[in-house]
Amino acid sequence: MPRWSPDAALRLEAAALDSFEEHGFTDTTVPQIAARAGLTTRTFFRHFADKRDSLFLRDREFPQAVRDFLRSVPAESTPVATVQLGLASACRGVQGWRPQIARRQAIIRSEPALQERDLLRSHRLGLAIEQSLVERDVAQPQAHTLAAIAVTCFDLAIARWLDEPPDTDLEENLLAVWDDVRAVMEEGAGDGRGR
Amino acid sequence: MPRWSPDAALRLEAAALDSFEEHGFTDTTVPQIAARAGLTTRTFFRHFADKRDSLFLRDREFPQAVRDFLRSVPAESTPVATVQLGLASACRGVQGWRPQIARRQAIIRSEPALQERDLLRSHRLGLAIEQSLVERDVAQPQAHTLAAIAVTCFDLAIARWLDEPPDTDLEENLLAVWDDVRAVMEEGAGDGRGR
DNA sequence: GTCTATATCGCGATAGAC
DNA sequence: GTCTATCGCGATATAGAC
Repeated sequence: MPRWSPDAALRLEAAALDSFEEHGFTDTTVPQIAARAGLTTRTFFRHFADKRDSLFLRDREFPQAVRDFLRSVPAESTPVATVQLGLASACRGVQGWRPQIARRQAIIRSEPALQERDLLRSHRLGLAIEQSLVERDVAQPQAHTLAAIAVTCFDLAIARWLDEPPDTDLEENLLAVWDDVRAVMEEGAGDGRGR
Repeated sequence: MPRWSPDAALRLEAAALDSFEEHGFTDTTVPQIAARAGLTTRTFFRHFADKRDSLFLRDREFPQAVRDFLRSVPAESTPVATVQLGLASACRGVQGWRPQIARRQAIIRSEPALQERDLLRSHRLGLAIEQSLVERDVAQPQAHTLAAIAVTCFDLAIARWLDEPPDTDLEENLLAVWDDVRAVMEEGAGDGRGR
C-alpha cells in the first residue's frame, strides 16, 4: 500500500468544490481544502497555482484534446467547417459532465475572481483553436477571429444548456447558437446598412 | 495647499509602471510602489483591488464611455454599423495613449497573471457593447456575439497598431481588421464548404 | 493608519516506486 | 541508487479587518 494515493489532484478538486459550496469561496481556506482531501497545504500548491485554480483541473487537458481532434480533420475541410466539427466533438466530450459543470458554474457566478479565471479557460480554448487553424494554413488574423467566434458560440451554448432540462443535448444547442451567429454574420457581411 | 494631492491613483499607476519595468512584476512589492508614489500601502489598496489592478486604471472609465457614445448613435443605425461607429470612437480615444499602452503591453506579456487581468478588460468592454446593443433592442444572443466580434477586432487592431510605426493610425488598422473579419464571416455564412 | 490572517512559495527531508 | 510525490517548517507579501 503506497503512502500516498495517486489521485491527489482529483481529491483536492472534489474537496474544493464541496468546501466552496458549503462555506463559499472566500470563507474557505486552502488548509481546509487540503485537510478535507487528507493532504497538506504545501501539496495543494504543488498541484494548483492558487485557490481558484482548483476548480479548473478538468480543463487542463481540454485545449490539447481540441488540438488533437482538429489535427484529425481532413485538410479539405474549410476553416469554418473544421471549427464546427471541433466544437461538436467538444460537446460530446463535455456532455457527460453536466452535473459537475452546473455545480461549478454556480460557484463561479458567485465570485468575480472566479469569473476572471473562467475567462482564462475560454481564452485557452480559443488559443488551441487558433493554433490548430494556423497549422492548417489559415492566416493568423482570420484564425484568431474564427476562434473567438467559436469560443463565443461554445460558451453561449453551454450557458443555454445549463438553463435547460438535464437531458438536453448540448450539440443541438450549439447548432442553434451557431445559426444565431450566422444571422449576425450575414448582416455584418453587408455594408453596415443591412442587405 | 491640500495635505494630499488629488492625483494619488495616477501617481500610483505611474509608480507601478516604472517599478514593474525596473524589477519585474513579481519582484515588485506594493509597499515599494506606494513609497515611490509618496503614499502608504493602505492608500494603494484604497485605489486598487490588487497589485495587478494598478496597471489598468485607465480602463475603468472606458466601458462607460463606450456606453455613452453608443447611446448617442441614431436608432436607425444597424447593430453592425453601430458597433463600427463605437469602435471608431474608441480608437480616437485611445490613439493618444500609444506610448503608455505599448509599455503596459510589454509588461502584460511577461506575466500570466496580468494576461488574465487583461482578459477581464476585454470582457468588460464586450459587456458594455453587449448591454448597449440590448438597450437598442438587439436580441441577447446576437448582441453577445456581435460584441465578442467587436472586441476581437479591437484587440487585434491594437496589437497590429503596436507592431507598426508610432504614427500609424489606429482607426485605419481597425478597418483593415474588420475587412479580414468580414471575409471570415462571409465564408461562415455559407454551408461550411466555401461559397 | 495599524494589525493580522492567510495565501503563496522556497527549502530540506522522507518514503516508497522502479 | 535514482526519481518523484509528499511532508513540515518557515518566510514574506498580499489583502482585508478593526
